[in-house]
Amino acid sequence: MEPVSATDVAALRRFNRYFTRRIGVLDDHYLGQDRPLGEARLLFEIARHPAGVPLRTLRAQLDLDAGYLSRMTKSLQSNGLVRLAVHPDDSRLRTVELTAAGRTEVAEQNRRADALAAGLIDGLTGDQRTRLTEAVDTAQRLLRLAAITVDPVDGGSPDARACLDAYAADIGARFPEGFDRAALVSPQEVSGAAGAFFVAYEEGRPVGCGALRRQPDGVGEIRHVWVSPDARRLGLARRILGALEREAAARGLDVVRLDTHAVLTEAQAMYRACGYREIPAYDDNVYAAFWFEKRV
Amino acid sequence: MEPVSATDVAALRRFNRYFTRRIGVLDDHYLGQDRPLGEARLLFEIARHPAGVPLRTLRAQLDLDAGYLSRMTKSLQSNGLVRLAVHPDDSRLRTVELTAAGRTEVAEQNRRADALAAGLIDGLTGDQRTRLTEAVDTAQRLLRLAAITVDPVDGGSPDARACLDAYAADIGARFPEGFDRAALVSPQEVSGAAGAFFVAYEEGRPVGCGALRRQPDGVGEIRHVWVSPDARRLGLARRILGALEREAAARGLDVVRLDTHAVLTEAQAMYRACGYREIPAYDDNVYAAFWFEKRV
DNA sequence: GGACACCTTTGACTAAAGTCAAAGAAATAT
DNA sequence: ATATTTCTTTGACTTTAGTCAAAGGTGTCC
Repeated sequence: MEPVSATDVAALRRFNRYFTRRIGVLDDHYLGQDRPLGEARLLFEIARHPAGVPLRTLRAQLDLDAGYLSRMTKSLQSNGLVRLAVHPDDSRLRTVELTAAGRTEVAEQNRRADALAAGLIDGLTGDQRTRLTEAVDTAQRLLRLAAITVDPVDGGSPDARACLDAYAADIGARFPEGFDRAALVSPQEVSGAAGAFFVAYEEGRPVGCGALRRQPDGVGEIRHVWVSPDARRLGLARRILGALEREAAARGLDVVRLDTHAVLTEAQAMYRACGYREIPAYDDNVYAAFWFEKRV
Repeated sequence: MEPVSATDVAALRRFNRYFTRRIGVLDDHYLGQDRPLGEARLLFEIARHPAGVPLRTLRAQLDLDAGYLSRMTKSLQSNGLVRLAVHPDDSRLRTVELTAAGRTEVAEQNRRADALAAGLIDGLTGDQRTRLTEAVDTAQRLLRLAAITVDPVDGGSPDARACLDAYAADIGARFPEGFDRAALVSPQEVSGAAGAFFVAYEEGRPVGCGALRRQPDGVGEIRHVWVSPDARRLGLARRILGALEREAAARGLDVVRLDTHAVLTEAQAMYRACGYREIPAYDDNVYAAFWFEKRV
């Protein structure tokens, strides 16, 4: 990994100072209105879970002390904004959800936040606003990508299985012929000397995966490169691919191959852009329409 | 002004949430270390003024209560980080400056903040970091521009005079032949029916100006369009120009003219891009090399 | 020279934010 | 069935943040 240049660090810090001063502060202080900031934040977090959320989840998400959370919740409850209930599956847990009054208050706060954000940019022309939106979207995508790690995990681990389940459901919906889970790699094929399995994590949550499998002829096969829908367009597939290629090289596999389905046109374009060459069919995978190869 | 689209508002709020959670919070909480956040912020603000700064300036900049500020300053002083002194010109004022220990602590905090920022982006490739830097710079420029207002002021007001002083010094340094302040418009020429003067304000500070003067032949002349060096590349000159053109139109001046110096090539390009046509000399201004006109 | 305004300090508060530990109820492990 | 763990509540704090008003020293204006 290249060292980070001082210019980039300075730009990020400069932006951070400006942005938090201009916007972050506003957001926080105006919004709570007569409610303490902590309670306002808690209320917002509760609102993100429409069906009711256990206190322990809130505690983890907001990183709060149990006693502190308990008191703030009670305060919201006594204001009639939230309702507490015992968790149906585990009576140790309490779940909390918004009342109608709570929903009204959150909606009102959202309205105010929208007005605040609109006020921040209403001096710009439509074109300038579009450029601002593009710039913040780009920045957010890159910051998210930077926060994602791609780690080797056991092919049988729950995270790996969860990714493959999501992958199977995803392509099953996209392939006209559906998808049979029997075509997935088995945990043994991607463990130990036989291969490797990588999972991409964003803030602890698996958001993508990729498998490498050693083939009998001493070539590495890349399979199941997948990115969760909410982590797409970040450049994550390339990162996963890069990790798999480095792993192959480290195992002395000089060449990697993969196949892809006819409908996955973006994937095909990505493989080409990453230096893969189309080759003749090397297997009889019923889902494959294109076969690629790269020397790593 | 066009209404702000919900898409743009949503993008800004989405970014704000993500950014403050990922970065703002980090910055604040990690950085202060064992020092309360308020004191850490105060220390940073003091560090921005190397020669010592009056308390009243800090109070204005950080929007603090006088008593609160006094106590925090005393706390920093008792920790040996700052030194208090009576202001040389006004004994009512106290100035505060960092001690060597204070400078060490600020440097250490800066080092930590740099490391934090570097850690946030070290997973990106050099190209991705460059794109991130460009995106945050663009966002910051547009947010600054959005926060700037262009207001009509009296041509003789202190802000107008300050802008013209800065303008004269600026072009005096750029014109090979220097600049004689006698060529500036007089306050009467840009007041009342005779003309108008606009000042651009960023957070209360004048950062640009422009004058409109009615000429004997019923044409408006635009003069002294200037933007402070630290507010350039935001698109502010165009905004000032637009304000002057609208003012001219409102006064029934259908045509505006201006002249410009040979060395101000960016200005010439801007006038052309804003719809100005080059015309023959309409005056004998010794500093002018090009003359432009636009129907408004 | 006197009235008035300005700036800082100090005392006396309040509210919010956050911490820690004990206790009680419920689930899980052995 | 018992011990252990998990989760929430409650009590008893501390620290930080912030406000208000009185008081005292200095400048400024007339």
